[in-house]
Amino acid sequence: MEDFQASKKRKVDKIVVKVKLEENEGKKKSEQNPSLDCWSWRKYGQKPIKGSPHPRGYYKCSTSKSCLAKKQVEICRTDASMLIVTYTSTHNHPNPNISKQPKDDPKSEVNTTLESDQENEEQKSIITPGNDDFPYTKTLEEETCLAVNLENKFFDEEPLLYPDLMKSSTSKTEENDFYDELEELPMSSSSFKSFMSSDFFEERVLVQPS
DNA sequence: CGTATTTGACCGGCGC
DNA sequence: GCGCCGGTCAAATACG
Repeated sequence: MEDFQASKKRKVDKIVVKVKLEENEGKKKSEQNPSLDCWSWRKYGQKPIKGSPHPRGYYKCSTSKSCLAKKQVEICRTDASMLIVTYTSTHNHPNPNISKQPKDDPKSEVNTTLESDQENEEQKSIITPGNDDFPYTKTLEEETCLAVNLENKFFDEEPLLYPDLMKSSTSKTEENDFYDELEELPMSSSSFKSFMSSDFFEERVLVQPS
């Protein structure tokens, strides 16, 4: 996709995660949906993407109605075992971790900090046991709370995540915004630590110009 | 019966 | 100005 730079969209943080799917670990079947995060996602659309033989799925966070988090899932055009997951916005509520909550918490504040001017893209490769089937149905909460982990690492090592999109001014802003949002997130740092200790590992990979 | 998923149509933006 | 592409919404359907 060439709209990577989010040139048209500003004030929207976009995080691209590449998920390498192990064709089989002997445990996961085609039923598993490599959502890689413990949030519940509700699919609201799917469209075939030009230049890609596979369609792209559009998901919204279903944990909280007020949550603006969205994500797109598509299969790498060149590698069917590679998933491209694009996260947009961040969650404004605690994630249910391993147990998903049917409804949103009444206490989940809608601290929608829409002021974030994040324009960044991040590529990571995560080895995860999964499948290569696209029409993932069902919202599954894998043991891998990747999204959280992602964010965490994101803040920690953000300096190397911005190829050329980071502008002197914007980078500053986004930093603040991110931290701001993070602080508002009710989840404890211990949660992050758990994620960091997870079995899965991730590594950054340069985005292939395709 | 309720909720989530699916599919098609519609809208908006960008490029030519 | 028109056409193409991506993204979202909404109604219907399927499943639990």
